[in-house]
Amino acid sequence: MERKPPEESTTAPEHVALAAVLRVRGGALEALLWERALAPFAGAWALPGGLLRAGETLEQSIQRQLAEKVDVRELAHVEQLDTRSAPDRVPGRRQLATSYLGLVPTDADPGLPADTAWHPVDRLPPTAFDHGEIVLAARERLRAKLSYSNVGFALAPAEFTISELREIYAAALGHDVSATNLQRVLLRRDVLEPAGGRREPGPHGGRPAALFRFRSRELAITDEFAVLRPPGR
Amino acid sequence: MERKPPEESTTAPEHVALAAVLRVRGGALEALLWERALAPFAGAWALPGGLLRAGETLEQSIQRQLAEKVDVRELAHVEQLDTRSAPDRVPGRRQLATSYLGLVPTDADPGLPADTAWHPVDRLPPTAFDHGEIVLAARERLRAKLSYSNVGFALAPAEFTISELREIYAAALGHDVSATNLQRVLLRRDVLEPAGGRREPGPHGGRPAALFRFRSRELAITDEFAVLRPPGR
DNA sequence: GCAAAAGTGTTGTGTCTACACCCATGT
DNA sequence: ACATGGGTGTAGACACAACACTTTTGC
Repeated sequence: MERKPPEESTTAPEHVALAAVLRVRGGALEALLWERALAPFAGAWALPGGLLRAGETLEQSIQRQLAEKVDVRELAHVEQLDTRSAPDRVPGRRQLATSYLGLVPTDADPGLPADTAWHPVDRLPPTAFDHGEIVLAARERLRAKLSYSNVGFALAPAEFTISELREIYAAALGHDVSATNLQRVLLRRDVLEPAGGRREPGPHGGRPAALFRFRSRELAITDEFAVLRPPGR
Repeated sequence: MERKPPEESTTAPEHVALAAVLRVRGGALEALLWERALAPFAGAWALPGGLLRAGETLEQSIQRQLAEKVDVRELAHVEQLDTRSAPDRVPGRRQLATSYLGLVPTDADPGLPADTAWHPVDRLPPTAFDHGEIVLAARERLRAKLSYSNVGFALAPAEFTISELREIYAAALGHDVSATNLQRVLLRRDVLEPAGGRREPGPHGGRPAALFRFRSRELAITDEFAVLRPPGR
């Protein structure tokens, strides 16, 4: 019945690296997916990724595989999520998957292969394997980190107005965000700095907006868990 | 030169599950380690764990392997940390490792095999492979979660006084903790509830302490990241 | 009464939300 | 002048740390 001989109890499993690559576009958080042509799950949408090779780390592997889909220079941040190991997660094979979260800034627009497209995370098409769950886990990780770190840098362009940043945060968090408070929180934490320039008003006037940039483009925790912290300053 | 034929680029790697099992004892945070008898790293201390079997998940695997070291019923909480994949992390083999954090309450005292012992995380003996790093990563995860979740339940006995809980938190966090504020934070968040009983004073008197318990023994996030939360309550 | 240990009252500080108000531009 | 959009001022809510003080016990 089986296409392969029964596995021994210590047979090494296949291992793939997968990435949920997210960006904000048109007020929505989107994930990069490709449409499977072959069974299983033909016609369903899957995460980019593939088998780990002998000499590489998982991190290198996912970077290599993503290079086939997007210009990797566009990837502003990549971090590991988790490793899934349910024996039946891939029909007919024993395959572990380590998932990654990848983030692309709004101003990058990489050309994509024909079978690959961005899909709003709110309305995912039918997904292959456990890839839908992974996308949702990636969104949760992103939402949490937006609150206590500077990850926003990985979604935003190099320079932006507070309004533009507000839209990015609102799309990623899934709820409205006040520009007033966003500005104050990020400035108080020294996450943003003025970039010096200004954006010209639109056709209906309005005060020109100041441009800001993220002070660092490396992930940093900006809101140490304040509770039960060491005594005396 | 090599003992094995050169690996093909898609050879499946071995995969092990490892656990950093932590507890608080004698005012210190300790990790469970076993002493290796054989090369490589003979005499060095390693984390419990071992190869993933065909039909099991990583979660089941680590539970099975830990059962050989401790009574698994003592394990109050287990969660995945990360997966390490450096090609040279195990000399002579290609081996990935998914690490877990395990927590044992202070009142459990499982019998241990002869080669296995608890070691203070502050003064680890020489460790094998990347296991030292994993123990430190487990400590960081624990410290963060103590601030924003109810994980304390997994380190504390079923019932305890606030002083006893204070010692546990202080040992795990690595700094002094005020009993006054600990009580208020955990009661305000509805993490603790009075257990009804009292502890009799010691030989030198003192007011008897009330006993408390954790309201739940399942992990729960108690301090949602408050910043940038949805508007209007 | 006195020491020891537990627990409460209270004050101050910092961070956040909400909202009123002021500013700079186009028509 | 007025509409449009950007930005600041300010007040209130809340959570926390620190510390003084009260309570309950043994001796």
